[in-house]
Amino acid sequence: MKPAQIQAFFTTLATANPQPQTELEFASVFELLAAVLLSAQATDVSVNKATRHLFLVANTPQKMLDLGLEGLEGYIKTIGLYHSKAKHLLQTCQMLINQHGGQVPRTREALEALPGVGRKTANVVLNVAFGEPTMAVDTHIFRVSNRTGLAPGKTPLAVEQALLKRVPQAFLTDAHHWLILHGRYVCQARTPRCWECAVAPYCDFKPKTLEG
DNA sequence: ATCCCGAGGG
DNA sequence: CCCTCTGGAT
Repeated sequence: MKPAQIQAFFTTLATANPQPQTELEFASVFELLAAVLLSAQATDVSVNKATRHLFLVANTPQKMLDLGLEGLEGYIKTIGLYHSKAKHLLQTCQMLINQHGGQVPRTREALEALPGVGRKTANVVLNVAFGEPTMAVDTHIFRVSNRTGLAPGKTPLAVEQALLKRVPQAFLTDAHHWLILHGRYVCQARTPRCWECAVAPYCDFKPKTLEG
């Protein structure tokens, strides 16, 4: 994709989704961190279903710790990878209390030092909670960025850096959601639905046949 | 069967 | 690099 086409690429995606937003439900920075940590390899719908009850009784690190491991697991059992997520979330709560005055830290370094928080989760928190111009690269964004030629890279980090370089900063936050939605519903992993893709004119990928 | 807005450990 | 963790929706 040529740099000159990037503006049109996002303008087209924006037409389909003028105001994309996180589907995760949260009422504080701590809830955001917890929700994103829990969302790995899970749908937002299933995470919301669990956190809706969980945050009612535990919306602070201390209250979360008070639940204990098995108490917390009871709330998130319906989410994938629940055991390691429960363990990591409690360890993170303990670190928030011990090292950050019970608050969610604002730096990438401190965020990534939290158990269960990797680069992707840190980027989401930095962007959504603190307004930093970061780009969280998940499986969808990695695939779409490479396939379309928007921001090619061999690793998620390389794609992240390419996106930061090529996507106008004003688009950055919404671009995250546009790329995810595009990847989930149109530019799918196995069989990209190029025949119904609105941004095909700007895309480097050309399917072998036009049959659908 | 396959996928879902990953992260940690080997 | 690879493997594992995990349940629910489709």
